[in-house]
Amino acid sequence: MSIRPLQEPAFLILTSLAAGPQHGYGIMTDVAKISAGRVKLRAGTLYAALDRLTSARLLEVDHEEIVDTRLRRYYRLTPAGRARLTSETARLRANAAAAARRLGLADA
Amino acid sequence: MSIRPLQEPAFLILTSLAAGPQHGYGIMTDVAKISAGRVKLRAGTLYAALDRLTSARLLEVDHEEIVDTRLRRYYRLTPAGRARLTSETARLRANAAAAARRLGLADA
DNA sequence: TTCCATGTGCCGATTAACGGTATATAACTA
DNA sequence: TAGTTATATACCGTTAATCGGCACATGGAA
Repeated sequence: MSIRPLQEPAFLILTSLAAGPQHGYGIMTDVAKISAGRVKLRAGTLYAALDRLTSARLLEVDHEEIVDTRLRRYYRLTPAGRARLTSETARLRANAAAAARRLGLADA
Repeated sequence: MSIRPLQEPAFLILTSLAAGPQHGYGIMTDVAKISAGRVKLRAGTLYAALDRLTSARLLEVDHEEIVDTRLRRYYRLTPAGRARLTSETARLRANAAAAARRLGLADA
């Protein structure tokens, strides 16, 4: 359980859940929306990431419901997950600012 | 040659080279500095990444020199490398902004 | 004299995402 | 009616990239 930087899919999953509990498929569509269609999570990526993030105590199962015989498992951020997303956001900002400065981009 | 998102080490290597040509060890110390000591590149990570980024035409060898019998191989960003760093920076900013908005952080 | 800085390079292990497939039902479309 | 899309979770083999350590070599500092 090292404190490695989150990859983009995991980061966006946490970001999606920062707005409130959501189930797997809902996260999938939400991530596509908040990334303007750039990131489309594959089923393998999504559910594997949910398992890993849950093991790491960044997420936990909120509740489960059955809609039309189909299971919906809702996840929510734990306090640690929220803290982690906050620090990861700071990391992205710092890296983007460092690159912007050296590239001579606006608001470096 | 997919267009996957850059990992943090690769991103910071390009960032380091955005300031001008630099050799491996110089990049290593530079990255530690611009990340405020948070990222310390291992030799394995650094030279493997330089090889990959060179194969991907994001970097190229600027020149080589011998200092005290010791080789220094300088790399520089290609135009494609600079373009890539620019788009990666935009990606980081967009992701950070999306998370900041949902976390209720300042300047979301 | 031993450690640290400088410098490049190789290699096995680990991790996480990719990409596809499986399973199932309902709704929409050609 | 047949095929595709949307909803929903799960498994699995492959690939990519970093981690972590070791090797080799020199020069200077503690």
